[in-house]
Amino acid sequence: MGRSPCCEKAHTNKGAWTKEEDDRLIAYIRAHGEGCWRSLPKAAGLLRCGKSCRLRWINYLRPDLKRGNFTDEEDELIIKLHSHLGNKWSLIAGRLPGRTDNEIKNYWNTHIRRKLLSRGIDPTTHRSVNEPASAREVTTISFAGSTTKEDAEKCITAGINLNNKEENSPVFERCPDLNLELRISPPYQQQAQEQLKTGGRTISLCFACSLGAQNNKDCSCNIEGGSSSNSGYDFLGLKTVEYRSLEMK
DNA sequence: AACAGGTTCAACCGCAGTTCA
DNA sequence: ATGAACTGCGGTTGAACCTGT
Repeated sequence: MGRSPCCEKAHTNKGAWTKEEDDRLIAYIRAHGEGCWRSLPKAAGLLRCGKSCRLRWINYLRPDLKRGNFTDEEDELIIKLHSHLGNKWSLIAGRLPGRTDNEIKNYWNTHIRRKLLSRGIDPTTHRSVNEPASAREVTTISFAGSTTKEDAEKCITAGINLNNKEENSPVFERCPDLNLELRISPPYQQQAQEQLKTGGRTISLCFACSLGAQNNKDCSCNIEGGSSSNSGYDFLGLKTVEYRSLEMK
């Protein structure tokens, strides 16, 4: 039943890696390739656990790593990606060739955080720290617990924010069939556009219509003939065409 | 030169999801 | 189907380094 035990922690080194250990690890991976981290330390003659070897290789020894300072372009890209993805460092790193999640995480905590705060921007929410509390309220529509890499990619494309996790955000609805989580907050510096103006007339939209389900049996708003066919209006800060493009799993 | 306080970043830890016997 | 091991991730730690006094 099960597998043989994990690495023998009692007989492994800890702390900073020596030049010799680095050389052994590099030589082994050059000869045999990455993978099978559990058996690697023994095979490479290292007194380290596989986890430690993997971390050392990925964060420091990989030949494709770009060492040195982050450029302004990288800074801005990280800020933009973080505003969409939150602390999904591995996803952010995936969009910055040669940078590791650990490196980006450290850089965020030491440099970018401070940079944003000096600009008067909350690094967690990416909103102005002077913004009224009401404008920072976040409503969560949660369809599933996890955020997959694919979901995150779609959200970047659609401009949807996966960040803004606030502890007391109300969970609006939960549907186990959909692996999609939307977090919706009022648009910055303007009131939520929950109303659609048609020919000088303002029409309130029901939830079904705002999700693009006009003429649906669930529609409860008073648009004659379900005429809310105007595409691209804001629904709580999201363009109709954008959230429609999200693929439901 | 010596010390204290602040900053940086490599490495560790624990958890969650996945894989496999 | 079950449960242990594996893998990858994000949060945290602490030693090394930097800066100001």
